[in-house]
Amino acid sequence: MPRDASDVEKEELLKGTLDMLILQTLTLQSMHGYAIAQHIERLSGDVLAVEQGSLYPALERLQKRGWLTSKWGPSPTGRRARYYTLTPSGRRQLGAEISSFDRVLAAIQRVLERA
Amino acid sequence: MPRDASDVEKEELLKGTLDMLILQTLTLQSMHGYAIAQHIERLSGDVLAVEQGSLYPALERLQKRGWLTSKWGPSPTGRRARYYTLTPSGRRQLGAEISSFDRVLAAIQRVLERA
DNA sequence: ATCTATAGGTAGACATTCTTCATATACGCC
DNA sequence: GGCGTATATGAAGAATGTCTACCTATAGAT
Repeated sequence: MPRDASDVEKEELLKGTLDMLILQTLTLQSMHGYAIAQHIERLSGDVLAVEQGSLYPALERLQKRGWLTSKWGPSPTGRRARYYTLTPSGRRQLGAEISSFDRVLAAIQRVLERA
Repeated sequence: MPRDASDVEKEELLKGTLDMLILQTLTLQSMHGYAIAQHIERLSGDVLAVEQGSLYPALERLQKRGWLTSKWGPSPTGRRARYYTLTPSGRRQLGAEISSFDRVLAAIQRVLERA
């Protein structure tokens, strides 16, 4: 397995944020899993690595909770791929996750600044 | 178990941030576990809840990694309590955790803004 | 024609970090 | 003496990750 420069410094995900990042990505358009991962990695400036072993279980649980639907379709390269689509309930969930995240983040920063 | 107003809206910790918060708290002074938890909760504006079941295991692993030392001493209320002290290596670790946290955070925010 | 890289997905063992619940003990106050 | 608060321990279980490995399909290079 070749290990190129872009591999070197990826950080681990902050646990609990992957679902939010996936939901957010899907506000843009329906996408298949692989594309979601690439999108997140690219937008993050290649800081975040979305492992397949994290991605696909996450996609499953998001579906199980009714926040995504999925169906098979052809990918741009001709292969079949499972396309995920945000549901209205998923969109509400994203809003909830973002505000909770912001709240927690502000709290953490207060501790870091004032401790 | 009475459930007063300050109970109501505490958020869960962002997994992985507790160690950082503990280390940061101990830059202030040596403290016992219970006081560390209170300090974090208070500084966070009562947004974060530090459960005992998270706190004490965290303190143990921080010691095991050499970032804290501890010894028994009397608490202000007269009871005995275990006082934790940051080691130099713990202070370096804190720096590393903060910069990693900042990096990941910036990455997440790029995804949230630009997706 | 085969090789190899890339795209895309599935599966499972394992690690880490939390939450929840239960238990224990010491002190201070009524 | 009983109650509330302070302080600590431990174990069960969930959630979320990582790592490793495997599988299939297509495209492009040799």
